[in-house]
Amino acid sequence: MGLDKDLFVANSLIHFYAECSKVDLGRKVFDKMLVRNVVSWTSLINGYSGVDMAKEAVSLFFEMVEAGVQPNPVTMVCAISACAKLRDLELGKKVCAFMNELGVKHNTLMMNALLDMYMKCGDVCAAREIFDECTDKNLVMYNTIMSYYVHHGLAGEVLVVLDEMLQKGQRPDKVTMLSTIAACAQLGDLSIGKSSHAYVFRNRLESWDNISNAIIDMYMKCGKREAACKVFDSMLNKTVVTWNSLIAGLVRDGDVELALKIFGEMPESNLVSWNTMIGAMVQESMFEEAIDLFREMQNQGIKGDRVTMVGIASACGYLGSLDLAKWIYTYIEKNDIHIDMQLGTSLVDMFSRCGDPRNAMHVFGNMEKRDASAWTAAIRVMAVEGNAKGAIELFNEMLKQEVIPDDFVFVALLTACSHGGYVDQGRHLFWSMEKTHGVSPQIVHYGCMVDLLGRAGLLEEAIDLMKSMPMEPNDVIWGSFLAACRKHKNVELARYADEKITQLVPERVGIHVLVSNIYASAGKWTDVARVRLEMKEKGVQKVPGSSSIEVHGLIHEFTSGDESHTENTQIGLMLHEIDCRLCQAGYVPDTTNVLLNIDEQEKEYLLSRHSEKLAMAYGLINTSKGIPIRVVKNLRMCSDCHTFAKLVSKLYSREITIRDNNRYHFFKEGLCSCRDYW
DNA sequence: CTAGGGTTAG
Repeated sequence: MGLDKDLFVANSLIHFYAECSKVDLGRKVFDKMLVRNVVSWTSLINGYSGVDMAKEAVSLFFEMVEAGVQPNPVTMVCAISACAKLRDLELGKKVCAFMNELGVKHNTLMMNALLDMYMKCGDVCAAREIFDECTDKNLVMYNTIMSYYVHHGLAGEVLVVLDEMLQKGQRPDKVTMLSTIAACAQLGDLSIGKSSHAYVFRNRLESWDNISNAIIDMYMKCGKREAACKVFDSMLNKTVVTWNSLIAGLVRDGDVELALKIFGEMPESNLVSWNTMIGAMVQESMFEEAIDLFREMQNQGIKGDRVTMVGIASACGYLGSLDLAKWIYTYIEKNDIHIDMQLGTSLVDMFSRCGDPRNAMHVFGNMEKRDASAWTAAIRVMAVEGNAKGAIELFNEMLKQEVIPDDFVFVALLTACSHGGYVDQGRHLFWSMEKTHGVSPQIVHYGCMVDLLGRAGLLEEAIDLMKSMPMEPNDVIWGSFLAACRKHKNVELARYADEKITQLVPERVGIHVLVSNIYASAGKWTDVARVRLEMKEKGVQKVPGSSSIEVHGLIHEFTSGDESHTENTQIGLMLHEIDCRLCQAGYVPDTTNVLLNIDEQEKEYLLSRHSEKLAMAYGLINTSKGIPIRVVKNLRMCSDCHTFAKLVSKLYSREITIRDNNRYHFFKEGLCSCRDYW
């Protein structure tokens, strides 16, 4: 009798300490006990689980089973939820096996815990099995599975479950509705979204802020801005989430200007608000502005998280600034920001776009898990340097690791083959896409193939492919076909393409410039004049070539023929000096790259003022020997600048990297990494 | 427990 009383007191103490998160004190009591029962063990397991010591909780459970104590349903719930916290599926299955072996009686709470564990550990199938086998489902169980379906992006399943529960006569509560509305947002299902809104209204559930926030989000994602604003205006307790839902919706809508205005006037903002705006800037190609926002965050003492860094890394990649890229990477390490799959992928791309394949592959090598997107990023690292062999090796490695390739992977692969001149392998991959991997080629893949064939000079084969495509070739495809005509100086096919394009997309800028370039390099000045006149009539403006170089942390930007730089005179002198030394080495400017009908001398002058040359000259002046020169250009580099860069790298003993709009060139000792195939 | 995240041809 006395012992029973002592046991009861001790168990109560352990339970009490667990409630107060003082599990250590509970442990002391537990250790001193002479006699323990299942409640003693369970209370302590619960205590550990409650203070995020899930590992200890689970090992205590095993210890208990070892000691021959029969667990009860409460013990099971504690142990299973500890496994859920650890996201450890194997452990969860082990606990489950013990449960079945020991014949613990199933109850609803336990089934809920199991369901929760399987979903948190990512085993949706096992979770579904539990769910289907359970005969007396309660509301919590329905809500649990629905909320996890939402979390895993399986919105369709949410509505299936909703149907089932309505048929069984279960009344949805606010948690049910929250998941339902979120599912409608994911699916863009306005009709169920609207009736959910009505249900919420009838049952007075909208007083719960979360519900109204979800409704705003839903309407925004369904493209119903007005309906969203109506709910927004009617809300009495607007929270940060409410405001964030609104600005995120506006950003998705493309109204970044309004989003920015509201962001500035919001009564309260948090990290999510900043991340939303940074993402908006990236979406609108306002990369400097994205970085500026991040700087502003720093000034206000707000630290970035994973999501911030994804946006910033992406902006940095587009800017091509390696110094910034390195700084970002250091920032992530210093602030202990965990590099998950998405951030990892972003960083791989950032380094690759900044012309640093070594760091890109370093990040890739350190990634904990790699999905198809991650592998694609790595393959793109190979693609931008024209390393087709490396790309194919990575692809094979990826298949070996049983990652299923998607359409993106093939774009990267075919691009790599194209830039590396791997025609046969490219063709083979293209045909194997559907046959071996079940990925049907889309217009982008045909685009890659036209580019691959065109670059290799197989213009007829490219035309044949374009004719046999299941869809109409678009402006981009015609554009790469034209680029191929230019490279291989085929005016006849260019003229044919010109006619087609004029019917197809009269307003595309780059293409018309290309057309006019081809005529110009072949000396067909009447045609040049015609195209240029057409461009002028349609109000088409040529995008000016622009190159930037980073010196001592500052980005200097030059446009073609730019004379506005403060060191313009020195740059001119430098270019003159380079020209002299190059001439001595036998360099002859390739004036076919100039598209105006002017005399040769003027052409030479214009050519010598291409933006990448200005940037290179500036780099030579302002950095010391041994420091590599890194230039980022917005358009494709011309062949003359390519020759120029090769010679400069030799005569000035400088490593030069030029990243143009789709790949980079690494010049060293008179040679280029592309081996002149590009 | 509602808001924010990676990659498509030239």
